[in-house]
Amino acid sequence: MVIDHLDGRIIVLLAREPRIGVLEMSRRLGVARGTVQARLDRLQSNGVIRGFGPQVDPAALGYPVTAFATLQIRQGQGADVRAHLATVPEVLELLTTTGSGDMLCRLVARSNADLQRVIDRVVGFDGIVRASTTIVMENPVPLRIIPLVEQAAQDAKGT
Amino acid sequence: MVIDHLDGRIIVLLAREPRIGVLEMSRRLGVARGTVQARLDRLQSNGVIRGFGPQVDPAALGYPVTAFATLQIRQGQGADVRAHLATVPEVLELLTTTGSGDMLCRLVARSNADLQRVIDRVVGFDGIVRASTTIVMENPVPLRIIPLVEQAAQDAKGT
DNA sequence: TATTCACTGGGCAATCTGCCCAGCAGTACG
DNA sequence: CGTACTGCTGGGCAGATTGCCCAGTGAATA
Repeated sequence: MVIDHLDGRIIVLLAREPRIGVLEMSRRLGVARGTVQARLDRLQSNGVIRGFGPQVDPAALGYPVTAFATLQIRQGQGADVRAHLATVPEVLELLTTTGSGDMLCRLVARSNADLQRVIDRVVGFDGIVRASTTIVMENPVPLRIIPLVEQAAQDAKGT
Repeated sequence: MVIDHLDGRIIVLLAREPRIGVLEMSRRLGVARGTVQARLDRLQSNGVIRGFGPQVDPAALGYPVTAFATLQIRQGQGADVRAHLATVPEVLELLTTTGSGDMLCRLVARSNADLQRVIDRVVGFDGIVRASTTIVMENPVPLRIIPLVEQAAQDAKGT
């Protein structure tokens, strides 16, 4: 998938003002409404834009503690462990990483004390050999995509 | 911030069908439009819902490789390192973690080879003492929030 | 040269939004 | 016990937006 400059501007605009609407976008970008609409459709069917789900802040939900757990999985137990972790609501994300049978797991909890409960639930499963946890303190760069989109649009310029 | 059952249903509905609109939501939830609207406003001003930005897939943008880098920062250089990393588009997220001067950094790259370039750029900064990188292979549980929202709404039930 | 593709600029009906109102129930409080 | 207050309902209204259609144009391509 290649992204051109207009695509980039659409995504950035959308990221900055999500409620903006196709018509207003076309005005801002100086192109026809149909063009913006077609671009958006294409970006979505190409999978560049996955969706527009609400971005929920776990802290505001009462889960201000974030942690990462590195799990070491017993050979062949990967699938079971994934299924297990998928049932834990406090597991926000699960990634398998390099290193034999390693997984990285993003967790939230109601408090540091509550984190113990969450970790117990996470690692209280047979296939997990070892777990080490790191607590997140600050989030200087919250998950972002705009700079990368701009970069990708730049790169495509010379294409 | 406490979330009640209706709030939970609104968020989940919105997460499942982001384009749905307030009117349709009120129909599905069996409440008045004004109620949904008021709840949404409250959720947003409370910070529970941060926004509705597009969810962009870095892989579809041409960055299929994801990695995590653990950085060890020299005492007192934290702010500089943050500023430095914020300028790197491939840095999608930056977290400070327990452990003196440790940061966790989410990266993407165009390829495994390109990852080297990204890492060089990331760690090519004075305040960074040491870095270790883990490449992500699979993502069995993509970043999700619905189970947690349901959990939070459940918990509030008895309140 | 003929064809295809993306974009433009316009129009249309249907829908939704933002905003307003009065009424009503439950609750906290004087 | 009465009185405010809050949140929800159900309705209405004008204005804006959406989804969808069309013909024309320019550029790249076969």
